[in-house]
Amino acid sequence: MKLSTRTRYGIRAVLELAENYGNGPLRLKIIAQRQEISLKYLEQLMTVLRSAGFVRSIRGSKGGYLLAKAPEKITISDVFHCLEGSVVTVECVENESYCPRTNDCIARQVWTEVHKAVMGVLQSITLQNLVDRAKNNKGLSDIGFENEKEQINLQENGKTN
Amino acid sequence: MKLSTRTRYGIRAVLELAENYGNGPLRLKIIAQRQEISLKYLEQLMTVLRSAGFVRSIRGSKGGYLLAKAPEKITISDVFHCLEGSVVTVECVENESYCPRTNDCIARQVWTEVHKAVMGVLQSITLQNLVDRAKNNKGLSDIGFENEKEQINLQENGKTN
DNA sequence: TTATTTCCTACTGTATTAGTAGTATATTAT
DNA sequence: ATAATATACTACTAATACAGTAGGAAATAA
Repeated sequence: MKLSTRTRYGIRAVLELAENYGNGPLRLKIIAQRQEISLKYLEQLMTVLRSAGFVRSIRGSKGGYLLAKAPEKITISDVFHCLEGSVVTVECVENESYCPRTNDCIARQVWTEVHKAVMGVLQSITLQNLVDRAKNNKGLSDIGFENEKEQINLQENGKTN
Repeated sequence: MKLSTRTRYGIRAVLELAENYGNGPLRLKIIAQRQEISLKYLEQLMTVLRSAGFVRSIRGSKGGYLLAKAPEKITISDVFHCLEGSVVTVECVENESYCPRTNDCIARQVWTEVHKAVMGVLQSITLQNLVDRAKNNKGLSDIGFENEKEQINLQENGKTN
């Protein structure tokens, strides 16, 4: 059950934009270099995010990309759905008519729970949350993850929109 | 992020064995019919589960497959790992040396949390748990999913383009 | 011996992924 | 006006994984 590079790259790119929020457009070339992503590939991903309304672009010299909303208004779930399509590990979880035995299928219950668990995590984290974590990490150097759990718990309310 | 049919079929097959636990071997032909899975394909999946020690087989006439352990000793996580390879949504979650920026990468923290959440669900459910649920469901006929649906609806805010 | 069932190996069409490539269009600076 | 820069759009492609199919060998029971 691997995640596509689309989603991984996309989230890293959007995170760059979040860190740059308020400072005007950021060129994809810079993001591509910093994140070691193919520029041309990145362009394609950004197009998707743009038509979904999460980022906007400015063309031409001195152009680039910006977040279209404040970083606290965009969850990882938003970006994920946009690029990965769906968390749906199994079709029947969201589409009940997909399989005739939906009601009896105990396996489906498992996938439903997995689905909920993943959604719970993705929806609880905003871009702003991650930017904040990044700042804290820098402060702590690479001592690491000590207060990770506390931070996560604080974010349990997330889900603005 | 879709689940392969390998894992889905495998779990359904193993669930059949769990329901049949204590009653001798069950033929793949029966499982294939009941679960609408290609027999030949199912054979391959069972081979994997067999060499991992979760099921054992009896060849020849009156042969078939049995669980190699009690259903309460096998978790969904066990079967999942055996067939899907890994929950690892992203390589760097389990393999720290995969990427040089592991320590600084905030995106990685997200995938780590997703990973933990999924593992938590999969590890908490045994085959016996599911057999028990199936019995309860039969008692309730198909009344039983009321709460389930409500919970799913709460999560439908999708922005899926 | 015959019917049944698992075991083993190899092959294959389809779809997706992760890009690459080229060109067009918009914007800024000179 | 022109050059430089950056996004926008379209098309193509190599590699891989997925989801089977196919055929026969070996074991077992009746």
